[in-house]
Amino acid sequence: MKVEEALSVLKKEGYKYTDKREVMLTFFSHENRYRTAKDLLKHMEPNFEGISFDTIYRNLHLFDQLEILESTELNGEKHFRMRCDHHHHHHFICKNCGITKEIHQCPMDDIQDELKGFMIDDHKFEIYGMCPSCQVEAPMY
Amino acid sequence: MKVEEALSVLKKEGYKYTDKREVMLTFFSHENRYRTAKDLLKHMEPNFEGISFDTIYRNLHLFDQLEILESTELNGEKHFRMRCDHHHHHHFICKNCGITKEIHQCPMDDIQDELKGFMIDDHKFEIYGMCPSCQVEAPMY
DNA sequence: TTGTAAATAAGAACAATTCCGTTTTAATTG
DNA sequence: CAATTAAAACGGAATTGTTCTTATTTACAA
Repeated sequence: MKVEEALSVLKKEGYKYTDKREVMLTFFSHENRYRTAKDLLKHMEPNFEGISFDTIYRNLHLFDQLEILESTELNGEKHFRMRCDHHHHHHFICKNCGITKEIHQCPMDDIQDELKGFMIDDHKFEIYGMCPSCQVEAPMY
Repeated sequence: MKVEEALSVLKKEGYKYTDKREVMLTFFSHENRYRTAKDLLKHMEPNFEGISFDTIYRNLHLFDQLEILESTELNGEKHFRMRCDHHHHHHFICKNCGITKEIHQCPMDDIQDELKGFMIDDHKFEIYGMCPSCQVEAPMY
């Protein structure tokens, strides 16, 4: 998803434009990987001295809820990335840098009768490891 | 995994037998679902007044590391359950009570070429929702 | 231009988890 | 059986990630 598109989602839903929001969205749009609230804070601080945790978290959750970002939990810390807007898929995630690679295959396709009577409202399929370039830079972690 | 089996793993690995450890393991062996550190603490307190967080967490991690328990992260809180010792599988997890149902199908089986060059060391496939009995007791959550 | 709902700051509060110095205890050894 | 010792547990403080609260500021519609 592009920044302009995200901004128009905000506008359409009645949320206000702020320069902080634009910078946040730009940050994510430039990265093809999962980043934490702390990463975002570090990126914001030079430009917005004294920006509060609250602003960071409130907006991350807003973006997540508006499906501008997608999120996952890794080592007890929430990670966010710009939502991929093409069809449903999953991710390989590099434990080192957070970069992702799409997996165009969903295990739910093959699950029908196994869960009769169970109400399904979500699922998670993620593969963890190290991407090629991190294997070079940091052979062990 | 049974309690006796878990205790023998401990012994084999050179860890000591303590009554607290036995009670912890018995707790998990009686439950077919994911429980939190807090759940375990609540269960321990009546019998072991003043038991410390440290004891709970240290042992949970020890058991996890010895593959006596398996763990997953749900809403920012680690959850543990006795490890299923038959062949590799995944779980449906009830968001309400933590009960699990095995899914005997692993999406990794169909992934070969997609991740050439990526080092894979883990994966997670979980389905979330509500089990039949929770649907009756608590139609909405 | 002004009113108001939304956004933010600043820091307190919170919840889950880990750390640390000390004491106790299970299992080993003399 | 006593002495030893390494592991385990205690008790509470510290840390980390996140949320809440109150007051203040700001975007933007009327």
